[in-house]
Amino acid sequence: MTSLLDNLNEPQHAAVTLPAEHALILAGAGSGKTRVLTTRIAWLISTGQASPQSILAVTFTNKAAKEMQTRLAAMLPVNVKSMWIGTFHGLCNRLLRAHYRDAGLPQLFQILDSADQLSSVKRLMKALNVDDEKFPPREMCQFINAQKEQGLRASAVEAWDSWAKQKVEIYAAYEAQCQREGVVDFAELLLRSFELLSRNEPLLRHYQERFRHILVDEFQDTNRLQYAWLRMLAGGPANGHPTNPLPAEGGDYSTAPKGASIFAVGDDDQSIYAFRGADVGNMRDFEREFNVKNMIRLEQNYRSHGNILDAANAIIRNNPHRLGKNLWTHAGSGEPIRVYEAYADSDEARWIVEEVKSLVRDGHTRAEIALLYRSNAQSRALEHALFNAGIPYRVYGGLRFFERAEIKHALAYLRLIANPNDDTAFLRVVNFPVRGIGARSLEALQDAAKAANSSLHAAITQVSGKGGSSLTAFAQLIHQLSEAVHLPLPELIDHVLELSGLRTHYQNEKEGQERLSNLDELINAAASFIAEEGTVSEEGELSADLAAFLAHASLEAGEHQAGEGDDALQLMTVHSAKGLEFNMVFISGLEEGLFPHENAVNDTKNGSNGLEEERRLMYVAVTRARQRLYLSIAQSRMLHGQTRYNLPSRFLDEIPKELLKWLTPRVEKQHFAVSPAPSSNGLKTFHNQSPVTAQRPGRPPERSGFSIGMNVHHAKFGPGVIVNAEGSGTDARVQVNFKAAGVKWLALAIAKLEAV
DNA sequence: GGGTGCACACTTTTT
DNA sequence: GTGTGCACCC
Repeated sequence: MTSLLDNLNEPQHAAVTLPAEHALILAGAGSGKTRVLTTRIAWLISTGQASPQSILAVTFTNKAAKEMQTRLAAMLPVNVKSMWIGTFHGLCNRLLRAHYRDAGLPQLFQILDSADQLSSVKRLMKALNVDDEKFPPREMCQFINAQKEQGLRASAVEAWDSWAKQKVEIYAAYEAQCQREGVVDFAELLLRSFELLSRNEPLLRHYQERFRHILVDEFQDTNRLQYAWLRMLAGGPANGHPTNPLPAEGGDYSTAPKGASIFAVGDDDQSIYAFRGADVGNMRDFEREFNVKNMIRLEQNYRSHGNILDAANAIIRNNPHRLGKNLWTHAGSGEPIRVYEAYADSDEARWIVEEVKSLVRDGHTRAEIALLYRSNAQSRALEHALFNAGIPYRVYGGLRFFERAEIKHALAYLRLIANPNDDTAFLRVVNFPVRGIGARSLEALQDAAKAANSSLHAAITQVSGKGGSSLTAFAQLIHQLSEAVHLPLPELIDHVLELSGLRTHYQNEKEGQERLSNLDELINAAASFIAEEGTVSEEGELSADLAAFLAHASLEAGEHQAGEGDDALQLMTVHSAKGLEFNMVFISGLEEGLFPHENAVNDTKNGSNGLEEERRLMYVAVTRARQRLYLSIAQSRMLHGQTRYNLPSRFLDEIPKELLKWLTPRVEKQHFAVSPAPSSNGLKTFHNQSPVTAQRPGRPPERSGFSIGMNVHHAKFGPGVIVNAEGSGTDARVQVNFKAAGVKWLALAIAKLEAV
């Protein structure tokens, strides 16, 4: 079995063969993290130290879980399915399905995705007559999720003012509504299974005795609840640490069997999800609370050339409070990093197109070229240029298969078969396709349901009066569909599409062709789902396949659109690029305000520093490249319908000059300090503004002799640089970054500005 | 009930 | 600049 360990480098080997104790593996970008994780599992099993049943491996994405399973299947002659490998949500779902009664859920409970949750909250707020100006439903969802991720039920949330009190009331009502409808949202999956185990000593003990090895991928992305969940399963240190916001009702685990060992793999430098609750602090807490003795750094990088790594290391070095890591490679330094400064976003896009064309001419495949940007809005200009040039491209991040309207409609019918009390599903299709059930009938129905404290479906019998007949017909439709539940799933779906009138509806719609083919694809998806992981559905048993498929649809939204097989240029945000790698990488829009994003620079919520997270994001972006990295800047950019003028990103300054090769002329200007950047060590650090490029004839926006990037002098404010401008003639205003006085907008007609 | 038109906002995203 | 949500009208 030594072959398993062949070709591992020294730290990798050390990590894989650690004794069964808690361990924290700091795995840098491209350092073979997944390999270590899977080899560790294979090693534990093949050396007889662990049985497949004793393994619990947790990831964040389905993709990562699947990859782990595939690799393990290739390494081990055991049935991979007997191991618990999955996402936090997937594993919690599994747990709750197995113990639905103890968890207080109906057997066929449904899972609300974010969109479902939002519409559920909206509906609730309408029913409660809450002012949605004062309490935007989106923010309410965030509030609810944040509470759940802190382990707090509505009854446990402390509220001091009336505003907070009302939010808690809405949260409580939402909890009640979900319970009545038999649905759970994503955060609920976690919290519910946490509570299930923490309140059920024998059950907890059962799982603690079973799972002896817990392996966690992307540990830096865990939130507090996920950490508490892991800690409980591992029989870790008792709850109630002063810094731990989770309720102590999880109890004392000191009586638990000698705990499982947690093998956590993560990279604090790649923590880019604090905004959605991830807490890098979990890494330090884990180290301290579990008294972790084994901490191993994987720093040898197998992905990128040296210059790229040097740039990444130099950038991330500016972040204080790191656990510390420095990537290196045997691969040689490779090419310099190319930098291009364009006048405008359209020029930037045009340059990228030309560069891509020449790369393709040189034999590079488009699929190996990635075009990264900080925010989705930037893709438009790029797509426009690519489209005009006829270059095939694929944009990540659009609607995914199970999120499409027609698919959600079909799924809503299926959900009603599984659980007619699912009001979200009910409302989605009660009048789709149109069957004459208007707002008035629904209002009456909702009143009746409220009065009877029942679901909408159950209330139909109450409103047999006017409008009632169409409702009764709908109830009959649901009933009729339910009778077909014994059919094999693909046939059942086909039946639903027919009887519901969905298929006819889209056949009659002029743009309905694609939707129709998506609905057919849904049948295919169900068929392959059953083939892959279908339950041994016993005749008559209420549709285990159906429930499993619906959970699958909620938990795994499916592929992003666009042709998988084609050789297309890859366009995506830096966030979606995490975990991927490409031979050629363009990072576009490297401008102050965009990257780092202006909203993030001063953001210090979630206990994290926004600028540092932006810098980690830049680090992630840079480390995606294997051979060649391009950085580009646009001096002016169309954003929110307005032209904005930005300075080059400070991240450019953080890359050593000798690693950069400027493709556009560049004139060194005097360096000067701008507004102090907040720094968590309490010291004020001054950011040396990057030199602005030479003015090229004719192009940069001129305003009465002033232009972006120009050094100016003001009688009162002293020296500064023009960073932004708008208007013209007598309305012309410029934004100046003054050395001493900070950033100010000045009207050219009034202010006495002198060019320096 | 569905189509049109106007305000509005707008960082990142997986489950 | 573009998508979304809501009011209004036929």
